[in-house]
Amino acid sequence: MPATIKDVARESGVNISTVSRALNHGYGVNDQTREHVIAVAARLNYRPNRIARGLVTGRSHSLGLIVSDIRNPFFAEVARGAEDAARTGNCDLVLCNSDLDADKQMQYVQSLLEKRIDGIMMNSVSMLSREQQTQLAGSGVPIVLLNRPASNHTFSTVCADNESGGALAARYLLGLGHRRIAHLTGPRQHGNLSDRARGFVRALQSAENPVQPIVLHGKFNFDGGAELARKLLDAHPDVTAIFAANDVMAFGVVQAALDRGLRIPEDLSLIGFDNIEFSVVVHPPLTTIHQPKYEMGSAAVDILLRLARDKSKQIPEHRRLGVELVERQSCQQRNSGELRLPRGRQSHR
Amino acid sequence: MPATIKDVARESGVNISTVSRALNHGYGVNDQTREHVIAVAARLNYRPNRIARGLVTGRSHSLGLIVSDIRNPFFAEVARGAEDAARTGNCDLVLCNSDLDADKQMQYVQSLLEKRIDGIMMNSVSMLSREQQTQLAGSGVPIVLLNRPASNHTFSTVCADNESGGALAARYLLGLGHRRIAHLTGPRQHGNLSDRARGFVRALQSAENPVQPIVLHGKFNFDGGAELARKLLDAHPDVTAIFAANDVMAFGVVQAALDRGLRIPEDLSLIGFDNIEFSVVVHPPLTTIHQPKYEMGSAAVDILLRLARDKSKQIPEHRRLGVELVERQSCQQRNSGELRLPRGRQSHR
DNA sequence: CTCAGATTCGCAAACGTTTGCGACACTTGG
DNA sequence: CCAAGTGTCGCAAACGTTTGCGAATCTGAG
Repeated sequence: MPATIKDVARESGVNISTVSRALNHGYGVNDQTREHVIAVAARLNYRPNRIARGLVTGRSHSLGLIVSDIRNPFFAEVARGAEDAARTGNCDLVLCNSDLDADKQMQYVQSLLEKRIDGIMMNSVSMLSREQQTQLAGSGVPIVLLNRPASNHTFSTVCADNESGGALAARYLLGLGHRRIAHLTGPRQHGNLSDRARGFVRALQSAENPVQPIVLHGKFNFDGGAELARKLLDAHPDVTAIFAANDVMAFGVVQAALDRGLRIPEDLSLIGFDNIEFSVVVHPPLTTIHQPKYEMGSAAVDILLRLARDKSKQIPEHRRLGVELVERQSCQQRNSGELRLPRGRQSHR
Repeated sequence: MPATIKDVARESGVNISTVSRALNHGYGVNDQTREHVIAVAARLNYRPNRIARGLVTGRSHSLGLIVSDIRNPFFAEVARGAEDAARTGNCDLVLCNSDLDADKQMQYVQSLLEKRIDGIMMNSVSMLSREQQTQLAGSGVPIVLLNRPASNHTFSTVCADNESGGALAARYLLGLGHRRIAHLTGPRQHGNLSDRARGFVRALQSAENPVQPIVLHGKFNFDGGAELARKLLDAHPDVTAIFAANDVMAFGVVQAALDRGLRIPEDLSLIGFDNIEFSVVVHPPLTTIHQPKYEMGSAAVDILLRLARDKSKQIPEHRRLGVELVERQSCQQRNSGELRLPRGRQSHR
């Protein structure tokens, strides 16, 4: 139905190859005929068939993004960053939701490969079997892993600097005068979360007056945060500050604190991680470590586009993105905190 | 690099057309050779090039989704529903963020058309010029409008039943015994919001003891909700229940109420609209009208797939999806409410 | 005027499929 | 044994581009 390059060629009295050259680079075609061809193409409302072009050029000008669930605000932000970058790179983005299911993930990859996608971004590859991973690596298409630390893999990675994020939180709480500090986090196996924990603990321990935080592991969702907070407040009612491994856990902490009549930040300072959109609207607005989600998406696309440009050098690239502290209203100076606590407890390691 | 159909043909000693038939429908090819071809294809790890196939079949097996911003949880949910449905329909989804910019929107449409996409879903077409709209309609590709009421357009639509949603909220508040009721909503031009308002007002007026609500118009975001609530509470401190046109506005109302020391639901009942994910985690958990966002996405894809299936009958389809009340903790029975109010005020229309 | 070089453009192959049509062999009913 | 039908498969065109190569024309210096 739509006009093809043949129509334009016939209508403007030249060969289709001339039309192609005139419309694309314009090199090797007379200025006059080029303008004429362009005019005719505009008049016929000609739109090049990109999939026909893709057949011969071998590039589809689309990128795949496989996330666990786009409803997760984190991935929505990543997706937005990726989409904007893809668009400026003249590509479009096909979206896949894997639900962290390994088979589903591989099916998506296969489907994307069949479309000869130019590159794939995915947020997790951990649960893939060894065989699946090598299959992925041998597929020939550039792949960048989101939110995964650099490794010796054949894949590129984009990751926030979780460790310095943890350190940032630690120094902030220390600066506010807190000494009885806890960290609520997810399972030990979780790479990013344990990086945050490591950065946090090390910064506390290497302070001039070293502090040994209480670290509790649990589920890293809303309920997990609430549950860990209850457990913590039962065992250590004297803690004055909590660092939650992510904002959603922090919301759970708010819930648990509220249930006990504890006010935030008056009775308990709280700092999260991620800076998801709703941490500003929740009450009190949450102080947190901002993770550059948007930038992760755009950085991943940048890598993919570079890799797609020169097929020759396919060396993986690893980018670690900086994080920053966003100060809102869930933390408070603890001037008198030390005085109220018995000395013996403070030196407790 | 990857194996092509020719490789399979050569390797299995048959013609490429036989390979194609064997791998696709299997009709017209001997069982024995078919199995042989399939085995060879599997051995060579053959993956059909879908873009080559698309060239001849004319179908790309991908659908376009243009939303204003995927970071909006509403659209993330819609996108998820659309993606799931697309996947079961053997299509994939390309994601576009328009920021409600008309030009950007048209650029995306053009880009999608160049890829010979099978159908397009978009969430707003209101700001497009008349010319752009006819251009859209004449593009030949099925289009379904998200969250737009049915109209005489040439486009299909999918929309929640906003009017009965408003009525649902009204009957619920009446049932709780409220008589001094307000509705905070967006600008009058906004179709969906005015539908909600109409349903709400009509249900209140047609009750056995008719009630005339206070209706205030403003911005339909967090700040707008807070601002309208302040204005309302200044002018009508006796209101006992508020229906906010969407959940985000409701969050603004919570904020404003908190600032005045009003407790929800003890002092003020509050009901929202949308049932966004965070209405359950906010405090208090928000009673709201659930909008079938996921279903909107999947319904849109259903329409598109049907329209793409038989190109002959391209009559637009309009679906209105049911809403339902989700009862949480932001509303409360108002037994004594009527008794405390002077009679004169109640009959005020 | 001539001829080399540059410019402009057409021809045709190629990308990897699908599919209508015809060739051929095999079955089957008369 | 023959004709018609059926099953199986190959041939080649088509989808709409891009691009290497060569032909034709033009330019300008000698």
